[in-house]
Amino acid sequence: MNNTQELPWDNPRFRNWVAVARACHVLERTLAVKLAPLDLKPAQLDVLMNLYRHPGMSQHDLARKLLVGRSNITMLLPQLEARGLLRREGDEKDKRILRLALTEAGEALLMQALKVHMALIEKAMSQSTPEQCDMIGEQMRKIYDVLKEA
Amino acid sequence: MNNTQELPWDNPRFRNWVAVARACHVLERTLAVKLAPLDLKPAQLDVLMNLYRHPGMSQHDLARKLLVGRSNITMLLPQLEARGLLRREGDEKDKRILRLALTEAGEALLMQALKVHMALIEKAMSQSTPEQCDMIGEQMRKIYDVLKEA
DNA sequence: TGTGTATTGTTCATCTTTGAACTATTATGT
DNA sequence: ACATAATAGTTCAAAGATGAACAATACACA
Repeated sequence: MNNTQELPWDNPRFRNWVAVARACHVLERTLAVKLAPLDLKPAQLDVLMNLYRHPGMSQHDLARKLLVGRSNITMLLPQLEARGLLRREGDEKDKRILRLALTEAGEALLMQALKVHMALIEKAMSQSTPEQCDMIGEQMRKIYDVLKEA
Repeated sequence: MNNTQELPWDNPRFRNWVAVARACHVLERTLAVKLAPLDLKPAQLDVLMNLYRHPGMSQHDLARKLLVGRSNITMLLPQLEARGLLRREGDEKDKRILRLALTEAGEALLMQALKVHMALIEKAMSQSTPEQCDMIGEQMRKIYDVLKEA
């Protein structure tokens, strides 16, 4: 076996990225636990958040925002719709499109869930100075931009 | 509805963490695509990486390292073992434990996969200065430590 | 020694996620 | 206008991940 290549564990970029991935993983996991009392999963919270910010968006747009397949959205929404958290109504111009929006109940539950989510993120990020925090966000947005078109 | 609470989107910590999560998600997704030619999934690569660094570890230890349930490991390993990438042999002292180790083939495939993984991380992290990169890693390790005991 | 407790790995049912195939609708180009 | 492409959403089968229940083994300690 050819072992002459540099091993990734000696590479700072590699080690540091692994730390990012692990932090993400554990935060997501913790969020799932903390959201359980609201009978909400992280993926569902993502849906509610996006509909709050972009009411009237289509399922296709939502899938792209969430970096997820369209079929996933199709499976996800009926549960939330049945709970009265969101509405789906057909676009009048383009009959293929379903426009999505939160109901009052959906907004109310979202606000509850956001408190939980926010508290968790505060706990995680409060260890960094505001400057560090902004720098992290800035770098991560760059990473997203570079990779999403690859 | 009570809308007096600060909305998370106005909070830098929240917005910046969302960027972290998105970057993680898109990198994982991209990695899955790039690993496909090797017939390897990110989760399987994680297994190989950990066995390379910690040969002889048990399935329980592996599960904890990967932040994953033990049953997940049970489902994951037979595929890799059948492909001759790793060995499972019972511990002599404690007959409950299965000790895991890579085979030659497993190491060889790992090296191939690491090139792919490394290239992707380079592409992502090369936009940050070494100082920024280290700072990110440092903060993320703090986050992991704070959350894993929550 | 013996009895109750903990740990390791497996099994199984359930839930998510995914991608390909499909339908319905709209857009494009000649 | 008409044939062809592209797009939005759905369906379905397959794969992944999860947690509870279980069997085998090891440990604690009276």
